[in-house]
Amino acid sequence: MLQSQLFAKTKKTAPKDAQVISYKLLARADFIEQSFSGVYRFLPLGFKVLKKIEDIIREEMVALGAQEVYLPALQNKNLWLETNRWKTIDPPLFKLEDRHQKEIGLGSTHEEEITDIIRHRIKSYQDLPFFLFQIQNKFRNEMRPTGGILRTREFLMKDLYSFHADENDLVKFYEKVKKAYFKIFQRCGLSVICVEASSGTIGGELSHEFMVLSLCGEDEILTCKKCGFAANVEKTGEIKNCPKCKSKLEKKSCIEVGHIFNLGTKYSQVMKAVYIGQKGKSQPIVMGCYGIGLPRLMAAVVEISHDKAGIIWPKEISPFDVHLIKIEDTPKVKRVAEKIYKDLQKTGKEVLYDDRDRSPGEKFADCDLIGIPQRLVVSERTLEKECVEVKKRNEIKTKLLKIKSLKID
RNA sequence: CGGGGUAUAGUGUAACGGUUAGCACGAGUCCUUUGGGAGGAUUUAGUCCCAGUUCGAAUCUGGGUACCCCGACCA
Repeated sequence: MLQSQLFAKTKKTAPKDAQVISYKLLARADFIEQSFSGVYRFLPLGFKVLKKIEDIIREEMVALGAQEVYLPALQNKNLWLETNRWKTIDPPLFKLEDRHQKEIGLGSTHEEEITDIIRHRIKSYQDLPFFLFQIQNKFRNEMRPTGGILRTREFLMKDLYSFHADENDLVKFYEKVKKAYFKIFQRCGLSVICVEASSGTIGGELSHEFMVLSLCGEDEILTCKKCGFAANVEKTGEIKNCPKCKSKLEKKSCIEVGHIFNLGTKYSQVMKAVYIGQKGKSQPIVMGCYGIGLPRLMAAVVEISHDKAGIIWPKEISPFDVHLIKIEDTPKVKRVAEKIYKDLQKTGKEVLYDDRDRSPGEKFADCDLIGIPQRLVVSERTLEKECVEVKKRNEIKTKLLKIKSLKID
């Protein structure tokens, strides 16, 4: 991509309302823009990152054996009446009317929808288990959106649902999902802590949250160094000592990037999603649901991976692999830079090539702000040695590499 | 929803009730510049909305709207 063609205008100043670093940097680098309270636009750079996160998640879901579906955001009121959540779910549903004054819900989660789908199809224990997921927009009528894209009213979410004949089978899968989640977050450059959580209006007996330590987080967790116990304060209350080994607990702020629920038969019972067991008896299907909020994950990455100059993207979710910059607009510099640009693309690299006629300082500032992991500079100075300068975004030192033998990982 | 705050150009900001609303960045044109947001010349664009007080309102009052923060809820 030629930077002169990139639809992005970086800014020196953050929006005046911006409080959290992730929003400040993402807005300055023109990845995202607020439309109105709790609603954000993803511009080309931001959308690329979101797509990369989506790809990672999809890969790991498929690896679990899950199949992808795409369910509607507009939801049938009657299904929500069945579970009694039409009025009780918190945050409440966005509701709208069609032209015949019939009420419709905008989906904030899809338990009703998915349970309706499977109850017409599952007949016997032989149909179980199976797993469905989607990556789709959720709408939540939050009391107050906060922290840029950390908490918004419309956001892209991956939700996975699993269906089992019994609790044992669910628990086995639940543990597999945990592992998959660790892998997803690790690939996104995050280290997370899995904690016991309370399950809110999604319901179920048991749930776990995946937490990224960050001072701007809205959650607080208690961790035990000795035995590894970890829980959300919401779950345990304000306790001082570990309920398992009695050691002192540590309290930390964090961002919840994922939440998994053992739903048990909460939805299958009220919605009559049943199967015929081996002994011929009808039994409710045991369910689990597993969510990751993509924009929040993206914000969490920026919160923990940045410096004064800008964002530092982890390799797998960076909008580009390499940021190539030319300094001085001489024919030779231009020619060499363009060749490197094309050669790198041939090797499968996504390259952002700053072909603009701007001052070096401005280009470097933009480069640091946007945060692509590798920077390449071509200038008269480097060409004297038949080299390009290579620098990693998270390192200070630069090195010169011969153009002939240039290899970028 | 309760409490608090803010609203001036595309962005960030300044202006005791008193001339033509100032500055910086951005953007446009021209010239010079090219290793950490370059310099000069020139142009561009603004008081959230509706009332009121006043000789006079960006400024004071009332109402509205929007946004932000704290609380509750969440991926």
